Amino acid sequence: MPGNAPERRRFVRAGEEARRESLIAAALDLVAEGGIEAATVRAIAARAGVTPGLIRHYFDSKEDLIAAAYRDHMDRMTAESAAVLDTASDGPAARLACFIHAALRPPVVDARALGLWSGFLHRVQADAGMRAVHRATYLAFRDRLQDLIAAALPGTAPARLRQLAIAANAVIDGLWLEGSALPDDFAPDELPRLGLEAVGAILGL
Amino acid sequence: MPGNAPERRRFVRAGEEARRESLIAAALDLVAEGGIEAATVRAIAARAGVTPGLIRHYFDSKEDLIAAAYRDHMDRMTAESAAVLDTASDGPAARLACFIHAALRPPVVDARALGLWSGFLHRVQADAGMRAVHRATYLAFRDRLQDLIAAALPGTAPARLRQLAIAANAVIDGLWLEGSALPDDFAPDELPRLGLEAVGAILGL
DNA sequence: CCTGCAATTGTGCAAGCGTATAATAACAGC
DNA sequence: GCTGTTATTATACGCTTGCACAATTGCAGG
Repeated sequence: MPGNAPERRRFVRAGEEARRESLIAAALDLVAEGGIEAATVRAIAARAGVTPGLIRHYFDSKEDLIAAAYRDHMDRMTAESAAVLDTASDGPAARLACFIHAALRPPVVDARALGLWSGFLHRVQADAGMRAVHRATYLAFRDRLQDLIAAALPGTAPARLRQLAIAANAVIDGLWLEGSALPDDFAPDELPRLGLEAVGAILGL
Repeated sequence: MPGNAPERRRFVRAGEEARRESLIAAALDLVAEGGIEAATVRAIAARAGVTPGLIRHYFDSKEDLIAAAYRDHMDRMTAESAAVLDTASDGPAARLACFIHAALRPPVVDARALGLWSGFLHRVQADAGMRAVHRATYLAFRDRLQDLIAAALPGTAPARLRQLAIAANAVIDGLWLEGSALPDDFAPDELPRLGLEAVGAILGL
């Protein structure tokens, strides 16, 4: 056998957008599974099927990739909660119920979503840009909820609507937290039912 | 000046218990502030005012210290929520209100508590022992809440009590989450008031 | 006072981290 | 097909990490 050549690794060139997305997806997977500490450049590259150096070709730094991944994730969450309303039924109360039901069911209630949320939390608190993204996403969800409540309870004062939205959002967040952290402690469909009932009681419906 | 001696660092011997506690406190501080990634052996030792080697004298590994710190934190949380009830008033509804109020006020609602919770989350999900501690602490809180609800609503069926406790706990968790993550978006005392009102509505009080 | 124990320090190491940069190979355009 | 561009790989560097271990020193008991 001849003195074998160094045998460089084969690869295919991907479009910029596709590569960026695959790197972001890999980073999100790793953060969800093992926290931010698991998302090293080597691990991200390995999961995306490329070598570590490529990350620096698409992102200025690892921090830049992490921030992009967070933005991508939050955008997806916002879009998802909005999409539910497009397919929803016509009555105000039914739309509200549909919205709540969707928020308390996979893939929203899921260990992966919880892992992402907690994995990013410290960076979000430390980085002003990421904190702004977090705040915007949270308030967008709550405002959507407030609009639905306003439609179901016409004639309610704005200040009161805000309180109701905060409380209803708390029910959803809390059930989301419990269900995602201890998935085996709740029967299937138990969380949506409890959520609908609790929000109904809060709103007096 | 003479050839100065290597000048080894002065120290005082501390009792085993005190040293362990100071190391645990340092680890908790760091996790709360910067996530688990900030709690390195060197950083923990520096904050505790000792050198890194000492950690291995009190703990088998860094992982062992982290687990001990988590257990310590959770024990403290459980004890704190129990302590509120000892000083509480006599009526069942008043005791419940006092319990809820305490859970939605500093130091429970606090960026530090949220930081600790999210910092430990992945380890909790990955390590069976830590997961058991988490589950026990969560269920202890919810059971206490359920007992208070049972006292306020005598004659309620156990299955129904469980549902009410889950919903009430969700309100508390959700408001805790919102208030800790976005402390500037809520007026002082707004969260306790909303929590009391929402739980009251859910229980029909 | 001094002697022994062990709590504490100091040093060093292998592995992994993010990053910089040169070498290479895939693919588009001619 | 050839050629130029650049996406991708490969290698290396300085730094940090958790951990092991020997040296030191505070302190209690005789």
